[in-house]
Amino acid sequence: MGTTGSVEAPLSGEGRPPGRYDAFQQGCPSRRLIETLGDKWASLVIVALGLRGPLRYSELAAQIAGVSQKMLTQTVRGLERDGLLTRTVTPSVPVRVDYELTPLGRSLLEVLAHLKEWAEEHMAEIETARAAHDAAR
Amino acid sequence: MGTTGSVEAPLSGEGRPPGRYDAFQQGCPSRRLIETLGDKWASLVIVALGLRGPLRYSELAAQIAGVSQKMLTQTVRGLERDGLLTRTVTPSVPVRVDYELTPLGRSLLEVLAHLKEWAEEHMAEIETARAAHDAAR
DNA sequence: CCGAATCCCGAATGATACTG
DNA sequence: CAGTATCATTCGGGATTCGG
Repeated sequence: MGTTGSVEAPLSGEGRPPGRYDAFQQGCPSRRLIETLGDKWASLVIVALGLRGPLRYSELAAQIAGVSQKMLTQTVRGLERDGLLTRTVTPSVPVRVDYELTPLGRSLLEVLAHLKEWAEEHMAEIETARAAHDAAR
Repeated sequence: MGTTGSVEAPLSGEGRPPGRYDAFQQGCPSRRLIETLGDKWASLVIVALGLRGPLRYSELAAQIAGVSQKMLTQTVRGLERDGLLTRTVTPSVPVRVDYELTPLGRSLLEVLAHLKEWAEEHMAEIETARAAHDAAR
């Protein structure tokens, strides 16, 4: 997540009417969601936890092909920060850390499920379009 | 869009059962959708076109605060390639380029609408969680 | 004048090695 | 087991320039 310094300060007016969200405005929280999901891994983590229930770090890593430890940790921390999942540390002999969706996270999962549905239904069309487009050039 | 060289070749087996998409697999098309939407701007372009109908390049740019010409062009090309929108060039004196959603694009729009709804309903919770988390550390 | 391509830099990402 | 630290590399993205 591009947290570091990118403030995107709205400054000047703060004049957004409350309750009225407009993702086209830079400072808008709803654009933040887009950025969260923009994280390639975030959605996958949520879906993984949603489908298979609580998971340990290594299980999560195993589920999601191609993610590096660094990215997984980073993603998970971001999601925890946003209250989408909980991180539970059990200080046993080998430490054990479990991740689980919060109710908020589960509600987001439903939306992602729609996305997944759409994908399964339409990805073929996209592939066709892409192939056609690539062939035509 | 990390299109360039990142092949992520699945190769070996191609052994994915047809009709069965698993976004956890690297080569899976459904992960591609996530990456497409991962493009911060892609969703905004689609929503903009969905809400305000066909738009010219400059109108699009005006709608979406904070996007650079480069990113807009790049995003739009990607979406065109995926068959989500059409790009129509009218070679008038000052060139005119119109963008419009395809049926496929409009169907995706519906899914994005759910996302937007969710955002408007729950972003406040995320902000609260975030504030609490940040305060606690 | 509108839209696209180039250059360049900082940030994000990923592989590897190390620690509690 | 579950991370953290470091380094090398790629990539996003803004300013600028080109084309028509």
